[in-house]
Amino acid sequence: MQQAAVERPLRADARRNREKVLAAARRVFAEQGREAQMDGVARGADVGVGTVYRHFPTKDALLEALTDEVFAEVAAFARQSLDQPDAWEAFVSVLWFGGEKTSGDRAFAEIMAAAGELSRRTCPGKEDLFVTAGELMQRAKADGRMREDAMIDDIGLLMCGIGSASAMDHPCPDAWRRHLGIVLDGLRAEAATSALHCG
Amino acid sequence: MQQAAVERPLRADARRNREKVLAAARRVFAEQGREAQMDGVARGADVGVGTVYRHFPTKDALLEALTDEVFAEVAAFARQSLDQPDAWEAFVSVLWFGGEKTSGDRAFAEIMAAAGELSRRTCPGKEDLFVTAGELMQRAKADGRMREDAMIDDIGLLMCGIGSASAMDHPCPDAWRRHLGIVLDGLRAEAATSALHCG
Amino acid sequence: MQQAAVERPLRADARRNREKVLAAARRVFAEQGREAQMDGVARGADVGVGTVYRHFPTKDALLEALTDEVFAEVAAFARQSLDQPDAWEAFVSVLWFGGEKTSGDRAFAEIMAAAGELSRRTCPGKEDLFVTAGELMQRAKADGRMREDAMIDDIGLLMCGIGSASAMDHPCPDAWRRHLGIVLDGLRAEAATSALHCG
Amino acid sequence: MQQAAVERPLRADARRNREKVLAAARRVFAEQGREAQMDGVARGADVGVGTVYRHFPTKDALLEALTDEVFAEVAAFARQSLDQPDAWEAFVSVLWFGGEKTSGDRAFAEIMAAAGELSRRTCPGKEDLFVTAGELMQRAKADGRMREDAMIDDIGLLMCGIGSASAMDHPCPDAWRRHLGIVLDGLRAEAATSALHCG
DNA sequence: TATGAATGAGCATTCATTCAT
DNA sequence: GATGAATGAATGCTCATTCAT
Repeated sequence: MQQAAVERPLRADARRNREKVLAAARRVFAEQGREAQMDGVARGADVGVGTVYRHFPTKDALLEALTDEVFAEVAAFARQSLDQPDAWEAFVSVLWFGGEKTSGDRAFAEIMAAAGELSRRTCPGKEDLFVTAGELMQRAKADGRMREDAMIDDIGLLMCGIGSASAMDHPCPDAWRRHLGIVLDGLRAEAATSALHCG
Repeated sequence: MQQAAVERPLRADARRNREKVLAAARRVFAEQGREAQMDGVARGADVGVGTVYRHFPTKDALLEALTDEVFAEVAAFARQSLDQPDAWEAFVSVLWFGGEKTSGDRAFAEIMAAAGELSRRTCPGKEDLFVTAGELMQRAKADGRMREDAMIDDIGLLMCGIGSASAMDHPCPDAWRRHLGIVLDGLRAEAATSALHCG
Repeated sequence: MQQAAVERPLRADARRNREKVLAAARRVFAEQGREAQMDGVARGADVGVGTVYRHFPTKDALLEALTDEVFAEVAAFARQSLDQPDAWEAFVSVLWFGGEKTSGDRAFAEIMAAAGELSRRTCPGKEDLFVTAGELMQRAKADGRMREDAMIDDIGLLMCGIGSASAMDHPCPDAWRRHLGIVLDGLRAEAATSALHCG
Repeated sequence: MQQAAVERPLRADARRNREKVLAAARRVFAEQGREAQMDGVARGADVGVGTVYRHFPTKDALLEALTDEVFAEVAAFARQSLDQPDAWEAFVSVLWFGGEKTSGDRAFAEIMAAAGELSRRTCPGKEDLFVTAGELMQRAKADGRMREDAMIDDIGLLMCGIGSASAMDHPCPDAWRRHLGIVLDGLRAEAATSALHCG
């Protein structure tokens, strides 16, 4: 905390710019996917490319930051949900929250779908979410609300569908809500008709 | 007629080449995703790039052909399944078949996840699958086995998760089977806890 | 040789282009130094950049090829000089030949002066020259014409001066000839006033 | 007068900073050559880039200052050597001194080798050295110790070899001493076998 | 005056597509 | 028809220099 206080002084405007860049990047990558160009991000942030690179040394680093941020946000939500008495409902609300955050984000969907490069180790937000949501899952299972054979890692596959929803030509707006509804129903304890295997 | 006569011998060659190209493209794009290069496909087919372009005017066209082929294959399977008396089981087997075909195909996953460019109109295989699988769904609903609010379009979102599974660092091999298991359970009539809305 | 014959057919024009690129590169880099741009080389060769890159995967590779070529040319000259009865005169003529080839070549001078990256191992032409010119030096020493303590490696330092001559504001045109004259006199057996040490 | 009074205290700081920058620049450019970056110099001087630019308006200006400094130092040494009775030995000692100063300095070598931009007019240190060393040469020639056809401008070519020595893969450490030894022997009156021409 | 964040022209390199052989 | 060399627009990234704080 002291450290942070010492670091801050020189960044009054820099921090503002960093935020501008992040915001623009979020927007641009969400719209155009990972193929969006750094110049476009800079333009969107009303900033020179150099500034983008000052804050994020690499396009990949920027994408990573963006992704991590999303995970972190959801993780924070999940952490708060730990207080709720009904673990299953808490878990459900976390997924809905995550859906709101990620639906319509092309880059996020693409990263989820094809990268796999962001393991829990490199992505603190993901690690955090996995730990916290994992805890909720344990409790929900203990309460007999969630199927025993579900794993935290399964959630990623499902979130992938959410992110892609907007890109697919589904007749319903917010199709991701339908997808999530189906999966949540499939995760209930009563829904399990046969065991999920591993390997 | 003369033309036809002249064409036929060449077609023998050409058709063989077209197959070589398609096979190589399938392999290369499945491994490396949409970013794989046309030169790589050519090399994989042991053919010049020009030949690739003779058969597919564009990288996108090739990708589309590849995708359509997958859909067509699954559609063909689905069509045969129409004979089965148990529509729900038929539907389920179609999805498992589709999973086998698409899991581990990076390009397919990426296309599913982010493109949306391939609507039912441009992609006959997809149209075919939608019609046929849609029919199975109707019957399964009529039999009281599938939830009434499910739509054929929902299936795409779910296939997306299947394609991505291999790229994500899930601890289980063939994680897609777990994903599909959950979704199928969520699609059962008994699983529905609340209605899926459209818009 | 057979191999070469098999390789050739497809390159009729390609070889011509490769030569055009090399020639342009020689010209452009000689004039502007290593900082000259690949686009400039392409323009100079009246060719697209892609063509330059088809023949030389990297700017460094191109520069290396250029450098090696110079060494190879001088080495070839040296090899012919092996026949001459007077080894000292042969050696002297090799250096004059090398001077003609390298004086005024900015890039070559810069590479000689600052790189050191091109060791004898990576640069066959250099290796060749070192071996052949080394042989001439041995003989010249045996004939009592060259100082005993000279080494083949010393020659590089001297060629560096030659390359730079044109860039320095020396009042005499072809100042490199003066430089070479001095050094050659310093290499004669009679000139040695004190031993050159190594380490 | 007020101004002067105000300036002096600031100059103390400024002068110190200027020295820090120069020292860092010397170090950084010597190690990395002209390609070293201004940011690197600033970091090395523990100073902001802006400060570097306050003292040197341009990278080239800084490089020039650095180069001039070297020349000035050698010139100062040369000036002291004017007192020595043996002009040839004095000249020789100046070159050895110059060698010590410049060997291993990548940037200096590169500047000598390829720039030519620093003529005697723009670079007072060089002018000074040329005048003083020129005087020594005159005397040495008069004493019959140095070849009559040598010119002060020839010395630059030779110093170039010295600077490059460290970058070239010569088996001997301090190879520049060998180079200088050879050239000095070549500059002696007795060594001249044929006249050096000018133009 | 010092600082270091911002700028953006500049450059090496890639790759889908075309076309002469 | 097949080939693969040629093309050149596009893109990520660097770094000298400027300027608000």
